[in-house]
Amino acid sequence: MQDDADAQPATTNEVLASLFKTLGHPQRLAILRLLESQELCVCEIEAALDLRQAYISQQLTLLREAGLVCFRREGWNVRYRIACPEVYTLLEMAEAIHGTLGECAWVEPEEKTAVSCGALRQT
Amino acid sequence: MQDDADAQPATTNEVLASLFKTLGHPQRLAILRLLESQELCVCEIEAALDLRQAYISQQLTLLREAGLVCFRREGWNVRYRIACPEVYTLLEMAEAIHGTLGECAWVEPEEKTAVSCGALRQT
DNA sequence: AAATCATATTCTAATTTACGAATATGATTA
DNA sequence: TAATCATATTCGTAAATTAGAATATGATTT
Repeated sequence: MQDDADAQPATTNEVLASLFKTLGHPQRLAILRLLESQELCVCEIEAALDLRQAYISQQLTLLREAGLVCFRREGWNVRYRIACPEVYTLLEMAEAIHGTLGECAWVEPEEKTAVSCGALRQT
Repeated sequence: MQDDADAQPATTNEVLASLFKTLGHPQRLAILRLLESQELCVCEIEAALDLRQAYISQQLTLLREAGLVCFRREGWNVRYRIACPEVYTLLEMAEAIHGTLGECAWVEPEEKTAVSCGALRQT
C-alpha cells in the first residue's frame, strides 16, 4: 500500500509555497514566537495567547505537519518546541524586507520602443 | 475622506503573515524567479510560464499590492521588475530550511514530572 | 476616431481554509 | 477500571482563495 500514489512530484516552488503558506497566518507566527525562547505545553500557549485549546491544537498540528515544531509527552502535558531555529532568521529577514517595501512605484519609461510582443496567446 | 477608517493597527505578525501569504503560491514564486535576472513584460511571463494572460495579470496585481514588484509602461507593454531583490535571499533561506525539515520527531520524555497545568480554560 | 495591441478588471464557480462546537483519545491517578 | 487531566480530532459552516471566462481599459498606430 503506497501512500499518495497519484501525487505528482511536487516542484521546488510548490514545496516552498507550502512552507510560506504555513507561515502566512498571524496566530501560527505568534505560536512560533512563543516557542523561540522556550519549550511550552499546549495549555501554556493557550494561556499566553488567550485562545481556545482546540484552536491552538489545530494550529500546532499544521506547524507539526510542516515540520516546524517538535513535541514530546511529559506526564499529562505535551510540550512543543521549535524543530528548526533557522525559521527565526527567516522571520527576521521577512520583517526587514517588509520595512523596505513601499508602494509600487510607477517608473517613467526610459525609451520609446513600442515593439509588438508577438508572444503566443492561448485564450 | 480617509481610507480604511475602521482598520485596526495591524500587528507585526499580521503584516508578516500577509507577506508570507503572498509568497505562498507556486505560480507567484515562479513569476518572482523569472524576474530575478531580468525585467519582463506580461506577455513574456505569459510565454515563459505557459499560462493565460489574465491569470498572470492577476498574480502580478497581488505581487504589486504586496510591494514585491514594480512596473513601468514601455509603449504597448508594461514591464515588471522586482521591487526588492532581498526576497531572493528569503527564498534561498526558505529553501535551505526546507532541506533541514524532517518528519516531526517524538522525543522521549526526560523526566517524569506530571504536574497539573492549572491554566485557565475558556471553552 | 477607429482599429489594434498589451494589459487589467470583473464575474463566477469550485476549492480550500478558518475556526467554533462537540467529542474522542491517551496518559495518569484514585 | 473509573475518574480526571491535557490534548487531539472530527464535523459543520462561513469566509477566503483559486483560477477560468468574458470584458474593459489605455496606449499606439492608421
